[in-house]
Amino acid sequence: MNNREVADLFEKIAHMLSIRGDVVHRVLAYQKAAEAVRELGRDINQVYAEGRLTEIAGIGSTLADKIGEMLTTGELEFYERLSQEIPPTLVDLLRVEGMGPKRVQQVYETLGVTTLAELTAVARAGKLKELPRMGAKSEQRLLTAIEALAKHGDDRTPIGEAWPVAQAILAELQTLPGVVNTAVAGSLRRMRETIGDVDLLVAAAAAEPIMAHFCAMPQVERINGRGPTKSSVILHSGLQVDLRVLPPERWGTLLSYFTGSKNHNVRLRELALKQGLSLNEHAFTPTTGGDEILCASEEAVYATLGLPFIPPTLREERGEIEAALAGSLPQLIQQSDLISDLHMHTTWSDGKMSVLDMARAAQADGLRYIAITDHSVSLGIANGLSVERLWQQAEEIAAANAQLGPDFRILHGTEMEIKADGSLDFPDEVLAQLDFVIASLHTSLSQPRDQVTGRLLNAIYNPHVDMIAHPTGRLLPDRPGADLDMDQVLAAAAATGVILEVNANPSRLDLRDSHVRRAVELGVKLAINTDAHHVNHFALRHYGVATAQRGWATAVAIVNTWPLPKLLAHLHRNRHG
DNA sequence: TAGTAGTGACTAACATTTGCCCACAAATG
Repeated sequence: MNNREVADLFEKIAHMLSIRGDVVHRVLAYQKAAEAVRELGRDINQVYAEGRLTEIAGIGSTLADKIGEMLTTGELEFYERLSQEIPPTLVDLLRVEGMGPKRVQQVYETLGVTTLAELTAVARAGKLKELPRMGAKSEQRLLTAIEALAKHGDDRTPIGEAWPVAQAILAELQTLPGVVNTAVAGSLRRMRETIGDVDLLVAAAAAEPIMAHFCAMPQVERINGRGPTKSSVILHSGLQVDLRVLPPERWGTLLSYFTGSKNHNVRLRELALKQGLSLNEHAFTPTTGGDEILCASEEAVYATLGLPFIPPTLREERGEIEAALAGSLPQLIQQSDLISDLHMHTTWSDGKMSVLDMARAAQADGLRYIAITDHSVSLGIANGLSVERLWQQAEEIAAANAQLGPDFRILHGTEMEIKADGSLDFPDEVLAQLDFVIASLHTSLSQPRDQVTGRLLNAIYNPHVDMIAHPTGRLLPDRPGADLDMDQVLAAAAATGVILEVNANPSRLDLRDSHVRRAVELGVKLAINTDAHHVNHFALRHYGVATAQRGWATAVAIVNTWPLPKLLAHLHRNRHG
């Protein structure tokens, strides 16, 4: 079993325990363990083999034993026993909006409902409204929610889809009279790779006219809830958008609360309580009574707790509170630090623009150098370049460099296929003549772990390879990518100086945040590149920056901050050392 | 269940809004 499978099973158990009505701490323990394993950044099998499972925060001896059982037998007796009591299909019912653990337990015990189909049937038959604390309205609401689930599912939305939607709505709200401030909050502000719903905030003295406008927007399909300060709607696309409106003098606590994460908030509120303050989205309030402390900025919220400002991309309760207390928060990489983009395509392969178009757009974007890295011959579907065409392209790039002058430089590179048998698409003598060599997996991603990892390691140890692009080859939200042994890949990259990419395309974000964090710890060099196929794709760079930030990356780790001579020296040293 | 203190017991997560039924469950970060 891999990390995801172990995490999924723990999460399922947590849900089953909550339906059974177990004490909240046991449920939380399984949830926390699921999250820890999912975000580990290391192969759980490897950690188990080293006998170091209990070193993971949230894994004690009991859960370590359960992980060991799963990894060695592929099964878990505890889960099998629990399944006798709580049918695992009941977990599906929790996906229906309005169905929580208590109601799932209720319909199971009184009506024998175990599946979504059965829940639909009893609702349609009018049996739900007969239950205590249910009624005709609740029954109808649940039927609507079941339909919505069937239509749109409840999968998280890739950030690349949600971000533009949020910006458009925000731009509209910003124009309304009385609006002082607006912001995106929630997981979208923390720049998670996928988001559950869009959270928007508005600072205004009067909330009602803003709520009215928000709920009447043409893209709204239905209204989930509408109160004096908070509304929730579902768009035709199925995306849920929540809006919260509060007066401007409470902006800091509001923004802090609504940005989360939930676990980060819990920690902040614990810290507040230790200082005799209760913290909510409105203000700090002394627990002994007394005047509220209002915060108009997030800086003021953290300062009240005696902390430096913690950037939203770090607010995942992954050690950021401890680092803030110790004064050791990382100086996160910023987009303005980047002066290069080392992965892009042109009309020579599957790009949409010429070499010169890409270069001029990059220069206008504030960059000082780029690498043109079209596909290699084996990727026929992308019109990959033969060696002959590669040398023709070299002439065009030389001409473009002459035209652009000394303030900008185009490196001639390639994005070379790592073929299914592990061999590389160009011979060493060709690679030796290129400025920048990327090796990439695009095919046979579903090979067994050893095989696909071996292909990547072979590329890393080739003395002419400078960078591995989008290492796992995943595509959000559906394609998980190669089952790489990331411990080995990161160790090899650290040993050779080969750069690993943080691909900024929101469909990739590969390496992902947790692997970036591990890479940073190991001193691996990273590059944030757009993989642009059109000049418009340069605008996607911020997703890559955010992913690097979520991995606690500083400018030191990111080669795109280096002046060109420093990069060339690094490449040269690796090729000859 | 994890963590801690010390081998079996004790403590440990915050704070709110909304809908709908009539005191509470669900959902939000």
